[in-house]
Parts: sequence; C-alpha cells; structure tokens
Amino acid sequence: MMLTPRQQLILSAVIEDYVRMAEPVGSRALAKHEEIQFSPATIRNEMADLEEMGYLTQPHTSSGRIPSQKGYRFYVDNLLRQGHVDRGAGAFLKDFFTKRIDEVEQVVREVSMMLSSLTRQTSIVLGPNMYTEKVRKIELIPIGAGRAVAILVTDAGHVENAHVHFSEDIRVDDVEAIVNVLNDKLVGVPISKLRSNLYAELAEELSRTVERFEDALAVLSEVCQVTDREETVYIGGAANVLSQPEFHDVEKAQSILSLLEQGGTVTSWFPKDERGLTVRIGAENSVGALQDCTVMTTTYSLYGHPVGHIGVLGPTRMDYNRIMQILQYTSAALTEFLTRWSTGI
Amino acid sequence: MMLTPRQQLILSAVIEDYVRMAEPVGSRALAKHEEIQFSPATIRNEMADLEEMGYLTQPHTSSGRIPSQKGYRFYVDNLLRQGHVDRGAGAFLKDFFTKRIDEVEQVVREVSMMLSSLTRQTSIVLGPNMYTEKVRKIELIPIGAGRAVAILVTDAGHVENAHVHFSEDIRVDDVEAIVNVLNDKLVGVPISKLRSNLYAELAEELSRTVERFEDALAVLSEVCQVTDREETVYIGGAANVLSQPEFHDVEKAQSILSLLEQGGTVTSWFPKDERGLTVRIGAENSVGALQDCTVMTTTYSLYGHPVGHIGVLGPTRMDYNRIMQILQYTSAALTEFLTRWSTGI
DNA sequence: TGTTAGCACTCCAGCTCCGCGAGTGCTAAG
DNA sequence: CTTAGCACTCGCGGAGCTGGAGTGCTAACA
Repeated sequence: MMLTPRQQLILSAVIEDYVRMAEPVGSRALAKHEEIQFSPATIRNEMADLEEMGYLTQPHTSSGRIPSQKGYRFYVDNLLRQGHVDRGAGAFLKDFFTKRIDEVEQVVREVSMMLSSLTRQTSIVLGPNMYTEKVRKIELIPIGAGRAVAILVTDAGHVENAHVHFSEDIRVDDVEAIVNVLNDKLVGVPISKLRSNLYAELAEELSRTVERFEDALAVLSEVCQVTDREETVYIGGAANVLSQPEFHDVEKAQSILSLLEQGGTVTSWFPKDERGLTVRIGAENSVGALQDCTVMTTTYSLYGHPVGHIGVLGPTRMDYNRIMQILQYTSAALTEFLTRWSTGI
Repeated sequence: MMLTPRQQLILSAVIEDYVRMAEPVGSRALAKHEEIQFSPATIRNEMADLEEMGYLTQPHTSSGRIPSQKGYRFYVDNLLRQGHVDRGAGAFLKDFFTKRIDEVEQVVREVSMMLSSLTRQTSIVLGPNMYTEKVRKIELIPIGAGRAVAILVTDAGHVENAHVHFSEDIRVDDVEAIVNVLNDKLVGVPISKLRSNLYAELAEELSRTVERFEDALAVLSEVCQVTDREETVYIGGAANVLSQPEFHDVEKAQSILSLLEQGGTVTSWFPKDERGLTVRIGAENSVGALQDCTVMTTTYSLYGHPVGHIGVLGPTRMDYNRIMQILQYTSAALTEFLTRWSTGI
C-alpha cells in the first residue's frame, strides 16, 4: 500500500503542476519535468496505478489527472519539502514586521490584510484573547442618570468596558466602596479566573461592605462578563475567493462568502487546544460549504501560551508549501511582536 | 421636454417591472398591467419616444426596454410614491427595534445585518462619531516599564483608549499631576474641540505644572488623537452582491467586494454635511466600480446633530421605493434609540 | 388627430452537428 | 521493466439552424 519513490515523485509533480495551472495534468506535460526521466507511457502506467489507489482522479476518460483529496493529504503528510519562505514573500514579510506599530489591534488587522495579499487567498485571524493576562485596574465612571461605565485594564494594557445601570439615588461613597472592593480582590487575578470561583466570594464581600448590594452585584456581573467577549475575527481578502477558478461558480462562492460574514461561526474552524500547524483538506472541514476548500491554520503565542490563531482559506488546490511557510513565519513574528509589546519594547 | 402623464405612467411601469424581473420589458407585458389601458402598439410608440429622450434603452433592436440611468433618476425624483414600509418589513423592523440592547456598538452592528437581510442588498453603516459628545473623564493607568494606558470617557459613555510611553523613571506624582491638569481643563469640552485651540493652552499649562514635560506632552497628544479615530464601518451582506444577476459577472462582483473590504474608502461614499436621504445612481457615484450600482444613504442623529450614516448598496436596478422606506424608518428608529440610550433609558 | 390591428423584419437564445486536439489504454517490441 | 505506436475517447469551440419575443411601420378606424 506504500507508494514507491517514483510514484511519490509523480504524485507531487501532478500536484505542483495542478496547483499552478488549475488544469488536469497529462502524462506528456509531466514528462517534460526535469526530475522525471521516464517516457509518457511509463508515467501513464504509474498514474493509472495512482488513480486505482485513490490518489488521483480523472474528470473524464481521456483527460489529464487531478489530485484527489487523499492525494493532497498524502502530499501534505509525506511529500512537502520543508523550506523557507520564497524570496519575494520573505522580503515582504521582513519589511512588514519591521514597521513599528504599537496597537495590538492594529497589528492583528494588518496581519490579516498582509496574509491575504501575500497568499492571494482569504485570511482569517483571531485576535489575541486575554485569558492569561491579569487584572491591572478596575474603574467605575458615572455618566449621570444612574449609569456608569465599568472599565477593566489588564497588565498587558488591554482595555475593556461595559455599561452598568444603578439605582438613581446611589451615593458616591457607595460607588467608591464598590470599586475599592473590586480592585482589592481582583487586581492580579488572571482574566480566565474572573468568572469561576471568585464570584461567590466577592458577592459576599460586597454584601458586607456596600449598602447598595444589588448595584454592586450589577457591576460585578458586568465586569466578569468581560471574560465571555468573543475573540475578534479579522477576515482579509474575502474577495480573493472569486479569483480562484474553482469558485467562478457563483453559488459556491456565495456560500463561502456568507459563511465568512458570520464572524462567529468562523471561530469554530480553528482547532481548539492544538498549537502547531493544522491543515484541513476538503471534507476534513466539517462545514459543508468548505468541501472544496482547504483551511490551514496555526497559532501565535504570548509567554508560551497560544493566545490567537491565524489561518488561510483557499481551494484544495492551494500552494501548500508556500502558504505553510508564510503561516509559520507569520506566527513566529507575531509571537515575537506580542512579547516585545507586552514587555514594553 | 416634460413627460406627459402617460409617459410617466409607462416609465414607472417599465422600471417597476424591470426591478422585479431583471429582464427587458416589452410592450405586451406592459399592456397587461391594470393601470395601463392602451394597446401594445400605443405603448410601443410611447416607449420609442421615451427612448429618444434618453429615459429608456434597448439592449439590442427588438428586445424590450430597460431604464437608463436618466430614467431611474427621473423616477426617483418625480415618480416615487412616498409611502410606508411594506407589511413584512414593517413587522420585522418593529420587532427589531423593540429588542432591548444597550451597547451602542452592538446595535449598530446588528442594524447593519438587519438592513442587509431585509433589503437583500449590501448594507453599510458608519458607527456614530462622538464629535458632539463631551469629555467626562480622563484616566492614565500605568502598566509598568514606562508604559501607561490613557483612557477617555465621554458623557455618553463611549470609551476610547491609547497607549503612552513614558521615560522609565517618571514619578507617580507626575502622572497624577498630568491627569489632574487634563481633567481640569478638558472635562466638559466637546470632542470636536479637543484638537484645535486647546492644545497650545494645555501644553503651556502642563509645562508649568509638570516636571516631566515631554511625557506630559506625549499623553496630551495621544488623548487628542482620539479625535482622529475613523468612524467604524460595518458592512452587512456583502455576499448579497453575488445574488444579483447583474453581478454574475465575476469580475464586476470582485471589484465591488474588494472596494467594500477597504473599509476606509467606503466612508467617502457618504455625502458629507447632508442629512436627508441621498440617492446616487450609477455614474453619479464617483468610484468607477460603482457605475452599475446605486448607493442610497441617510443619516441618524443625536440631539439634532447627524452622528452617523446608514446606507444600502445595490445594482441600479434596485427597489428604490422599498429601500427608501426602510432606510427612513431605520434612521428614525436609530435616532430614537440613541436618544433613549444617551439619556439613560 | 390619436389609437389600434396587422405584418414583415430583427435578433437573441438555445440546439445540434462536426472536427480538432489532448490525452488515454493497450499491445507488442526492445 | 520500459517504451514506441496506435486506435480510441471525450470535451471544447465554432458553424449553422430554428423558434420566439419584440420591434417599427403602415394603414384603417373612431
């Protein structure tokens, strides 16, 4: 069941040609490759075998072969020659990451645009979550008429805010008391712990210290809900799907674009709890509309913990090698940027 | 040069049929309309006249007529019968706006999705700017290593933040002094005024009060830059362009989608300093890719000042009447929501 | 003078037909 | 095991044909 070296050679040649040309590859075209020293007839025989084993398919008798999903999978698992990003992309990436930007959100957004223009595919970037960051300060700023803004700042400098409603006649003392309790108890606590065990303890503390218990509770609950904020999703180059010949069929393109629009669902395309590079080919994506697509993803980290994802969506016929290199480079560079950023230069 | 009532009747019939069917309208089809009591031959004569005057065109001899840009313009200016939103949309909208949401950003985002699903076109919503709001409080929260987060809260409860770099050895006193000066001078000032005349005055004040002048200036400049933040752009239903028959041509669709992706440029499609409803048909849009599109926009307000825009992008063949009603209703409802929101319930 | 029926004409859309070329599988020889 | 040769297959694109929808024009009618 294992492929002979020659079969592997032919399989990767087919895939690489097909990725470039987007058209079925014939034996004659393959014979022109430098590394392939056999006659078309020999290649035909091998291709017939590869087809029988399920690595190639024929759109119709007497046309060239195209890789099947199984073929791509084998290629990604066994034949991909690791390497470095190609020259053009390398320069582009270096250039990109030496630009000095210091808002995280902006960097992430620009990474998404950069990835899409570099790969000419659609990029998906999940902004860094702040689960591992710690509460630095909580503020409560009244804005009149029984309303206030609760603000939470993390040690990395992220700011989240939420609106809180009070009873109309709450006293300034009470507001201060609430803030004090919250800061006493919560500063230094990782965001990921905010919700869980602390809630009960805090509620109890607040009930002792603060007169307006319900109001205090409102604040507490808003603050804790910050944890539940969804990761922000940035999608770059969605229009690129239309430039892929496989999506010239408007129906398909539309179903993919619609999917991309519902930012929420996109999150689920990324494997949870997996940090390395992941390649989902065709039906390996559980979502129906992605049957002809490959989603390649990886993570980026802060202090050794993965905090976000970057990924590229394209047709199964994508340049696996190149995109893989680009993703890995970007992941590393983004990790480095975040580290620099959160330690202050 | 003025159109006779009968010509107007026929023009609007052509437009309404064409909007519905997306196919050239012939004299026979028109003759079946209830309001039109003439024979196809008469209609043909009138249509020939309308074509000569430039309100209709023929894709080719011996096919039905389609409205020209001039035709649409006349229709929008003179023939549109004002009315109310249709039943389905009305119910939908009422339902939508009775949902209780209290984050402005969320409302705006949802309005964008709602508009696109209701009109089956692409919606564009510019989030409310805060120029008319006033500074409520400025905070400066150190997060270690010569860095701090500057936070600005407006009286309406908007929160903006920016990162600031300090000299490593700045003293806590200095930070406090800076914040005090800023709050003294800026609380109550409208955001729109932040930049202009105050900057010089403040710099002078800071130079007197604060030891670390450069640091203070850094904060001041960051805070003032909040003014320049671009309005957030929400785009809903971009995939809908693909369902319009006129954009089955992949090239066109792609150029429009690419445009939509660069959020920034979209801002310029909205007329500055105009508050009512605006309709830009075809070439009236300065952007090349929108030659076959109509962009219909209006504003929403807070305290009588327009603070944001909502709009719908579709093919010139769009249901002007319906979309206009929907936009006007939404604008009013959004204005009302904002008022309620910013006065607290 | 305005309206309408009738008719010849135009042109597109969709169909079939056909030939070309790219590519295959098989066979037999090296 | 490899390769040259050959007959065969099949999609693609162009040519030619047809039906139908729609027009403009003319002549008759109110």
